[in-house]
Amino acid sequence: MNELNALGEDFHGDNLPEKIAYSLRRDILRGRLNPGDAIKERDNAEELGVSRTPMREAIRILAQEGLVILRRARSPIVAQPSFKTLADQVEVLLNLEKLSAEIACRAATDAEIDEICDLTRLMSETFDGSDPLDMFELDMKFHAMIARMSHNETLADMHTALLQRLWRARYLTAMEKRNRERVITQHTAIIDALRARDPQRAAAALQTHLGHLGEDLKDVMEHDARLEAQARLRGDTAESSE
Amino acid sequence: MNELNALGEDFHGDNLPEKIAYSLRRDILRGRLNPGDAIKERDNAEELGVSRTPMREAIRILAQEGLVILRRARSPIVAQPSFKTLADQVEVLLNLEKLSAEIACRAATDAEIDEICDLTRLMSETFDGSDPLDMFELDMKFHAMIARMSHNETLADMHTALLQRLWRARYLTAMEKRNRERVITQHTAIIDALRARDPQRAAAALQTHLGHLGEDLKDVMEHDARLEAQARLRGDTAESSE
DNA sequence: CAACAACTTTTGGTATACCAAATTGAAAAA
DNA sequence: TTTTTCAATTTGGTATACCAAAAGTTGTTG
Repeated sequence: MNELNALGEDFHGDNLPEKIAYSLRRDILRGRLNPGDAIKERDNAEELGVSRTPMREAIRILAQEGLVILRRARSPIVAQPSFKTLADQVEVLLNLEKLSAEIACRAATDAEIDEICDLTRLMSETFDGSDPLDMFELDMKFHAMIARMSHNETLADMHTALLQRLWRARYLTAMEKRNRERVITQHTAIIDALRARDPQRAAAALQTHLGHLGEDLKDVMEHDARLEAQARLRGDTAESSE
Repeated sequence: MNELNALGEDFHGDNLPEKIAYSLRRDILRGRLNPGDAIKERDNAEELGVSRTPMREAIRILAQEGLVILRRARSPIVAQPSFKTLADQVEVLLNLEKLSAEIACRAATDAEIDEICDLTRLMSETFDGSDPLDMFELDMKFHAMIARMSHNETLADMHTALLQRLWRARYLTAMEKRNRERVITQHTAIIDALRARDPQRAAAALQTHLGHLGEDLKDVMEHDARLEAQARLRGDTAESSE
């Protein structure tokens, strides 16, 4: 009932299911809903003051994004991707982005390159000040932009979808590490390669940039596993504790 | 009313929306529903003897597969991908499959390689006899199997999704051309590379194999464009002008 | 005391009724 | 005759009611 207002505050898609999906997605990615938690369409719909129909659609959207798992005749639950799953996703993301960059080297307009340059400049300014979340949002935009610069919509869509799925993991790694300066440097290297229209160099730059993500992920996963083990010790018998 | 029975005959997913989606998908890919045709959820639901709710979900599934386009406050229409869209999809498909093959060279089990070998043998036997559709189904399985052999589920899922989206185009090209013998040869080359665990060679073999698809697509598209132009001359004011 | 069965409750699946937005066609006025 | 406006119909969006399957619980029996 109270949450409904929160849905209307911002603009996140023009229809109700997408708004609900946005709300749920935020809850999941921010950790308000934990992996293994059940998402009962009746309860959640009531909580947000909407009916079950749009809630159903919202859950399907999230399921297609890989954030929740649908089980036959059971409540959907928040997905708990294994390390391998995340690593696999990173591998595909890396390759899609390399491909994007290679294509972008011949397809991107100069205006687009200027734009992504501005983005990085803005990022380096935001760098040490303010909310790390802002920085992270800019990083997301940077990578999404590379995909869009390929002018291949299919490629850009798939890349964006994957980036979305990795939001939480990437967010955690970004928060954990203090290597933001390195990010700026690497982004600049990527841009330089794009501006030089050098596919090989662009791909290589992306390889080194995203290569770190896999390692960082491992650290975060191990940290998460430790937390989970502690929780289990407290008698929190794992999943859908409800 | 009568179509409902057809839904139950075969097994295509365990729930109603997926069955409906299968039925609609077949209608679209086989050409019973043409690009630009509107899919009114009320009419179609009644025609199949189901209610609007599962029909809605089915339409969403097809939309996510790229077969239909959702418009705000308008009937969804059967997608009419432009040549560039198809070419873009082929480009991504090719790269995903090359990546799959490269990974598969170290990840695939010998049993899997044997399995895909059997598949190709079966294909070469089906080769000149019987229904070209069977041959085509086997070809689909071949490519899907390469993706699965990477043991990267994300990769395999994305590849399969793309393969599905290209079903109609691939089907048309496969029907048009008489180059099935070439397909067998190229498939064999791919398998040889996989068995030799040679990533470069596998990628190269796939490049040549799928490289032809782009060209074939162009032919088919031009043929389609001619047909469409003829239809327009008959006074068939294409509603896709929206 | 334990195990099995039946009943109740919970929950997702489906159908239907109602609503709002948009398009189209008709009618009226310029 | 043409253009503009208004109303009716079409169509997707949302809410709700009903159904069937599955799980948890309780009671009875061995």
